[in-house]
Amino acid sequence: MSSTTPRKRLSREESQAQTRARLIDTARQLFVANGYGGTSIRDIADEAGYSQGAFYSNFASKEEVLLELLRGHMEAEAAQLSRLIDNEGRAPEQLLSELESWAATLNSDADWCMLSIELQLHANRSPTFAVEYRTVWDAHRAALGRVVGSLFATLGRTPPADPEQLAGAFMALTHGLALQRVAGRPDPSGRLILVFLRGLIASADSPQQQDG
Amino acid sequence: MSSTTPRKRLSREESQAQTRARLIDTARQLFVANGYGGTSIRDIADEAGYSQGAFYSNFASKEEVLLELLRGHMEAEAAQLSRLIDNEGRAPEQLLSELESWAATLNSDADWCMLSIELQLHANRSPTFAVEYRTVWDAHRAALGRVVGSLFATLGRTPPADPEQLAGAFMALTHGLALQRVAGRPDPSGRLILVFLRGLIASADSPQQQDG
Amino acid sequence: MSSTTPRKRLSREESQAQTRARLIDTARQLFVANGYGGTSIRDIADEAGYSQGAFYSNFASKEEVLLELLRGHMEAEAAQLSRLIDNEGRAPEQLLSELESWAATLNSDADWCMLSIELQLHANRSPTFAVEYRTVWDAHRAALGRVVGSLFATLGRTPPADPEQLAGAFMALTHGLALQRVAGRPDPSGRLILVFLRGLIASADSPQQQDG
Amino acid sequence: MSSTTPRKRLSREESQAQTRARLIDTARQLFVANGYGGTSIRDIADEAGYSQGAFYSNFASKEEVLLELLRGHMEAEAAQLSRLIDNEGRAPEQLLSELESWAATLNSDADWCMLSIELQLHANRSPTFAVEYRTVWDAHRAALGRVVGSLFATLGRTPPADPEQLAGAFMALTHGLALQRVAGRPDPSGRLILVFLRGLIASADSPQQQDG
DNA sequence: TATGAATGAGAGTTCATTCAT
DNA sequence: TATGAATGAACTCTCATTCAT
Repeated sequence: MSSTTPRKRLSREESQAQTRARLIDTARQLFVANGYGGTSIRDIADEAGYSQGAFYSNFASKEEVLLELLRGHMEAEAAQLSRLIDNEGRAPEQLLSELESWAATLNSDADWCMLSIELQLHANRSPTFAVEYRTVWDAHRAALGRVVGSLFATLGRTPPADPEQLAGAFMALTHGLALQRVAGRPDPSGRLILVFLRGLIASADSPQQQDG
Repeated sequence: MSSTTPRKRLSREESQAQTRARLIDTARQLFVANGYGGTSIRDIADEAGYSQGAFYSNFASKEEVLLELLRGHMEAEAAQLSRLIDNEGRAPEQLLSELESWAATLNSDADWCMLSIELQLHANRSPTFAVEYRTVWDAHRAALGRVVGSLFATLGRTPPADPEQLAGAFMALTHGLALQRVAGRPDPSGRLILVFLRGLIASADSPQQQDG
Repeated sequence: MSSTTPRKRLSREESQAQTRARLIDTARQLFVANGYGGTSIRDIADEAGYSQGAFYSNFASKEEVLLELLRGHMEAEAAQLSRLIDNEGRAPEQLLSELESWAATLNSDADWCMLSIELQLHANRSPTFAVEYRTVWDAHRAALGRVVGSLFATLGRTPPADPEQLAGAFMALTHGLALQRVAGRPDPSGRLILVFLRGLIASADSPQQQDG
Repeated sequence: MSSTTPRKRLSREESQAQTRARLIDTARQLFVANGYGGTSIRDIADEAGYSQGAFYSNFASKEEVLLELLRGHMEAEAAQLSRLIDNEGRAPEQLLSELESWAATLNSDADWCMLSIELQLHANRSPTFAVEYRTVWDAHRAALGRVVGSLFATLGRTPPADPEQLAGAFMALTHGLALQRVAGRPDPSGRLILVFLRGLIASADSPQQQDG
């Protein structure tokens, strides 16, 4: 925690943290590639260059790595959202163009999407995991809901449904499209998400001014 | 020996078909509940009330049941679609209300959706299965794409993206929302899908009046 | 048994005999190729073009086919021997040349040899089978022993060991060489067996005349 | 904790080596008794007093134990041969008497012989195993061939066939005789092998006196 | 006689996890 | 902390055999 050993090559704590980080990262790659059920602890340890024992020195079970990944996932999505939320108060055109570039990044986030699907699937099957997962998920959905709400507010329109539900629907769309990805075929995810977003805006009532 | 029990006794073929049907149905339920990887052939056979050997008398492998389910899935969705396609030539309001009642049925299709996700995940990991799967999937997407195309044609509007891609996006949305379902919470999937559909229609160019 | 139905295509008995014969022959081929343990009843039935049930209509168990093969094996070897035994009384040179052509046929008898090895191995493991097998084997060894004995008698020499034991050794040599056969490499079995036979003759004492 | 038991306690490496050795030895016994196909990994592990997992911690597959046994077999036979080869340069009578005592040991090698037969059978059926097996076999045959060659050279005679082929024939004879062994009956293998060897020597041309 | 679906035991193998080192 | 041999349960799949048809 405290950075009091800046000179030594790798303090014990740093070395341990590195082992842990490498195991987590390897686990993420393998879960994405082969699924949670399709990845064994031996796979993770071998691929990361450690023994199985090293895994158990750092995690109590396979599910615990998944929890760790959930935390990282949460942070990554929060960071993405905070970038969008900062755009509040900008002109509508600017906000839309920011959204556009955000949607473009989704294509490169295929891994996170697949991981998110694995997390959701596992939450649907493991009650203990579900508890942790719902908390993160609900928080994330609420945050994205606020972005959606403020987008419509900026445009001076009434959202066609509860912003949180719309946020959930956009996440659903993103994950569903990630599932459809086939190596070697172009991925239209980002573009399609924007098409749907523009549709929502177009269908929203604008009390003050007609269809501007 | 004598044919004195014409109603209850099953002929060999019937009995065999029944075994097969029960195994398939049990497999579907378990794949939905526990995932493909989380379901063992023991589970399926036990739950259906047969021996493991009975499973192997009917299917060459676990993947083959999945293929059988895929066929059933395809037929069910094709039937649904053909009902929608028959509506061609109706008035736009009628078509939309038909769509509305169709979307309402999606809520009860949660199982098919989860199965579809399992199928997609497995296709992403098993090249042999992928071949069969893509064929079915592409056909289905094309059919739904034609429904989408004819909807916009009926309304006299230009779809905001390739109808097939839109069809894929709606399927993605449906699957993504199914993934979010939590037992005990209300499921807004059907309603949200219609919200998005209306949005697309609203954002579509109509030849008569140009939308600025 | 009685040939009273010479006109009909295939009487019931003939048809059954044919099924049985085909199963036996297929079993022989598969035992030779894959071993007794490596051949399943399904393999035999499938390969012969029948159902597993057909197998059990003709044989009580897998071991029973092996017994059937043992009988066929015995007959085949008895036939071979009787040809050699008929040569008794001939001139020594003629006898040796007959033996030479017999040894040459061994190369084509690789299948019988491998079957013989399978039979021996199974006899070493199944006491019930061993009983039947030893009977056949002892009879065959005794018969071949008489041929060996009469060969030395014809040559006017004393065999360097008990003729029966020599017979067993020649069978051992034949089987051991069959085991060494590798597809694609020339098989010197026949020639080597003759080399050894000539060796025995050369080393045999001839009381009357020295080494002629 | 304290090192107060210096003799009995096994270090990790020792304990691991012991496990491996016990598994190998048990496998050898069972392969000999029941054949390769007739021996399951469960059998080996149970008989050795370990779990099946322990087997897989030490060997990748059932075939790998067979390879390990092959190596042991090879070393044992190489050691035997080197003892014979050291006898080069001795007087012919001495060499023959050495051979005689060597042949006597063959009787006690019944297990190795049966194992050798299992190895050969498995090599005939498993291409991957065949590769390893042929290498060892060819080397062994070549070594024994040199012993045979030097024996004839010592005796000043021309061998009646290629020494390597004669070596192969002697191995075939040994294996074939091992196959004939029946518990409770005396085993004349060693004596018969010497009878055949003397026969070969008797039939060999000797430069001094031409053998008609 | 012949069928082949169904059985139940057992095959080889993998896995998450434990524990002495 | 990290090791990896060892465990025991579970996995997919094959087998000889039974039995209703």
